[in-house]
Amino acid sequence: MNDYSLIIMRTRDQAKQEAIVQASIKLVNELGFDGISISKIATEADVSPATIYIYYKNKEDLFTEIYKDIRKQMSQGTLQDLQENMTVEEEFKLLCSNTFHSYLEHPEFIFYRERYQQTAMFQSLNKEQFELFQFSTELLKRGIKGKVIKDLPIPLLASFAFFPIITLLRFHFDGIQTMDDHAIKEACELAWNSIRR
Amino acid sequence: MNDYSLIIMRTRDQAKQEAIVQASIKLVNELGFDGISISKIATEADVSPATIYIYYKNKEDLFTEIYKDIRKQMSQGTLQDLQENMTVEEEFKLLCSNTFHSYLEHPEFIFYRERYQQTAMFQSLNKEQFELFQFSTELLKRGIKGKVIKDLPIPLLASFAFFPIITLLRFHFDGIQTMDDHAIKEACELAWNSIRR
Amino acid sequence: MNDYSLIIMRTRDQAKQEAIVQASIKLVNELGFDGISISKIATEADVSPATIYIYYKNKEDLFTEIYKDIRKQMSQGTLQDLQENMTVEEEFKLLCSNTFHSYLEHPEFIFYRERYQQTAMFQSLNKEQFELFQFSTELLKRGIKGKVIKDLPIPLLASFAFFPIITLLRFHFDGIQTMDDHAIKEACELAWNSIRR
Amino acid sequence: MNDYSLIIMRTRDQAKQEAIVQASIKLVNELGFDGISISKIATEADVSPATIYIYYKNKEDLFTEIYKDIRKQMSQGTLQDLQENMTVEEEFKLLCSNTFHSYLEHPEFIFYRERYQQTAMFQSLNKEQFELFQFSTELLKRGIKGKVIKDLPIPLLASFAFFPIITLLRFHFDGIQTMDDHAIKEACELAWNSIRR
DNA sequence: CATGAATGAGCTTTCATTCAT
DNA sequence: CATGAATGAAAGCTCATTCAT
Repeated sequence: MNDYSLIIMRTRDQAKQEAIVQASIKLVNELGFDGISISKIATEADVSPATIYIYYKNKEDLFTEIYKDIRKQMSQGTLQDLQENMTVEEEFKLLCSNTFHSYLEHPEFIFYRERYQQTAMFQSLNKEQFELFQFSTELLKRGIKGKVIKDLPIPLLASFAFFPIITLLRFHFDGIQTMDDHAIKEACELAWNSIRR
Repeated sequence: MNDYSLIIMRTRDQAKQEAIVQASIKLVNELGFDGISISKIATEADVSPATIYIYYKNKEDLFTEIYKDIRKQMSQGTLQDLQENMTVEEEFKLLCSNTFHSYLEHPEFIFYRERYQQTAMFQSLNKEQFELFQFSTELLKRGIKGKVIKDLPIPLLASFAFFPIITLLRFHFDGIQTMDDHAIKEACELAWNSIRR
Repeated sequence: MNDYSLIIMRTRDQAKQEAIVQASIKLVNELGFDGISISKIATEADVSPATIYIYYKNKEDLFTEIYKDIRKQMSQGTLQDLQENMTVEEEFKLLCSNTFHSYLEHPEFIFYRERYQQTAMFQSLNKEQFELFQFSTELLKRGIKGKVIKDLPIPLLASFAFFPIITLLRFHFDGIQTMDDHAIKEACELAWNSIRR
Repeated sequence: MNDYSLIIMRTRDQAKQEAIVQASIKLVNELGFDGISISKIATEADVSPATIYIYYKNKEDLFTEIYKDIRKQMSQGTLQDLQENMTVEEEFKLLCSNTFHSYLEHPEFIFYRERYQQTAMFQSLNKEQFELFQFSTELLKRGIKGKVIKDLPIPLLASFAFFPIITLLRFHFDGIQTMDDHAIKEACELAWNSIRR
C-alpha cells in the first residue's frame, strides 16, 4: 500500500460516510424517526447495512452524531460576520437574520433537528451547552446590564427573542408565510421590540 | 344496533379504552413515537394487543385519534371564561394565561402534541383548521382593524404572540424556568408587548 | 312462547345459517381456503362470528358440512331422470349430461368442491362412499358384464369416463371452452367412446 | 455485482435455499396451503424465518416460484426422448407415458401443483403458456390435420387425452389403482382411443 | 338464539445487528 | 474497508374461539 492508494481510499470513505449522512437526513425528513430503519438508509445511500456500522456504533450513535453535526454547522452559520464594535441591538439583529439565512439554505437541517429533539435519544443526550446557546445567553445578559433589554429571566426573553424564528421557518417551508428579506427584517424588528426596554 | 341489542349485548368497556389512551400517552412521553409499540401499550394498559384493534383501526388511527382528542380538550380549556365585552388586549391576555394553565395541568398533553407533530402521521393528517386556531386568527385581525395590534401578516404575529408559550412550558417541565403565576403574568405581558402597536 | 314465535324463530335461524353457507362458498371461491377466515365470513353473512359457532362446532366442521352438502346436492342432480328400462349406454350418457347441467347451474359448487379436496381437512375426512360414486361404479360393472364396456379396472375407466367432465367445466368457467348443448353432446359421446368396447 | 465482490463476499448458500424449497413442498403436501406458515417452513428447513425473505420477496413469491419451477421440471421430464421421425400416435403415447413416469418419480410435485392451482395466488398468476402446453396443443392440431385425431375443439380433446393421467396418478398415490407399467400402457391406449379417429 | 367484546396464540414481515469472506 | 448473508427478536396485525349479557 502506497500513499496514492491511501488517498484514494480516504476519499472513498468520506464519500460513503457522506452518503450515509445525506440518506439519513433525507429519510428522517420524509418518514420521521419512526418509520426509518438502517436498511432503508443503506438502500438510499447505496451501501450495505454492515457498512454503516463501520462508521457508527449503532443506530442511536448515527442519529446523534448527525444531530450534533447539524447543530455545530448551524452555530457556525449563525455566528458569522459578528464584529467587535457592534451594539447589543446590532449584534442581536445580525444573529436573528443569520439564523434565518442559515436555515433557509438548509431546510432539511431544521426538520431533522426538531424531530431529533422529540426523541428518547435526545432526552438521554448529555446536553453540554453548545457554543450558540452560550453566546446568545451572554448577549442577553449584556443587554440587561446595559439597560437596553428588559430585566427578566433569560429563558423568558429567549422564548420571545429566538424561538419564534424556528416557528417562522416552519411556516416558510410549509408555505404559510414566505420569509423573504422584507419579512425577515420585520421579524428581526419584532423580536428586538419584544425584549428591548 | 337497536335498544334491545344494546341491553343484552356485552357493551364496550369505556374503562378499557381509557386505559389504552392513558398508556399510549404515558409511553409516548417516556419513549417517543420511535420506541413505542402496540404490545408495549397493551402491557401498560393491561389488555391484549388484539383488544386495541377493537377500538382503533390500526396504530396510526390510535395515535391520531388521541392527538385530535388532546387538541380538542386543549382548545376548550384555552377558550374558557371569554366574555362578550372584553377588549382585544384583555381577550389576548386571558387566552395566553388560559393556555399556560391548561397545559400546566396536563404536562403529558404538551409533549404528546409536540411529538405527534414531528411524525409522518401528522404530515398526512387532514389539517382542517380547528377551533382555537380560528379564534386566535380572528382575534389578531380584530386587533389590527382596531389599530391596537401591529399591521403585519398573521403568521408573523402569531409566532411571537402564541408560540413562545409552548417554548416556556417546555422550559417549565424541563426545570429550566418555573412558570408560576408571576412568571405567567410577565410572559403574557411580553407577548402582548411584542405585537401591540 | 307460543307457536307463532316458534315459527318466526325457526325461519330466522334457517335464513341465518343459509347466509353463513352462502357467504362461505362465495369467499372460498374468491379467496380460496387460504385467505378465508371466520370473521370475513361473519362480515359477509352479516352475522356475528359467535353466531357461526351456534351452527357449527368449529371452522373445519363448517367447511366440511358444506362440502358434504354440496356433494349430496350434486349427487341428486346427477342421478335424476334415470329410469328402469334404459340401456347402459343410455344411462351413462344421461349421467354425463346431468353432471354437466347440474354444475353449470352451480359454478360456485364445483370450485368449492375442488378446493376443499386439496385441503388437509379432506385428507382426514372419513370418505365413506357416497351415493353417486356407488352408482357410477355399478353402472361400469354392469357394462363390463354386459360386454358393452371394456374389461379394465374401474378406476381406469372412471378417469376417462367421468373426470374429464370436471376438467371441461373448469374450462367452461375459465372461458376456455364454452360448454353449450352441442359441446356437451360431443363430450358425452367422447366419454362413451373412450370406454365402450 | 462484479467478480471481485463475488469472491470476497459471503455467497448465498444454495443448500439453504434448497432446504427451504424442500420444506415448503413437504409441508404443502402434509398440511395444504391452508395450515402452512412461514415459521413452520423455517423450522422444517432449519433456518430463521427471516432467512426465507432473503431468497423470496414474500410468502406468495416463495410458493409461486416453487410452482413455476415444478412446472418447468415436469415439462422437461415429459418432453424427453421425443424424436424427429415419430408418428402422431407414437409421439402422443410417449408423451402420456413420460407424464406418468415423471410424476411417479416425484409424487410431491403432483400434489403441490394441484394444490397451488386451487389457490388465489394461481388466479392472479400471469399464465403465460408454458412449453408443455404449447407442445401438446400443436401435437393435437397436427393429428387433426393428418386426419388421425377427431376434428373437435382442442380443449375437448385435451380433457380426455391428458387430464385423466393426473386423475390416475392421484388414484395411484391414494392406493386406489396401482399404476405399474402394464396399467400405464393400458391408460395410454385408452387415452389414444378416446381421441383418435 | 344471538351478540359484540375480548383474548392468547399465531401470523407475515422487518428490525438492528453480527458474521464470514 | 466493505460486503451480502444470516438471524433472534420484535414489529403490527389477524386469527379461531370463548365469554358475558
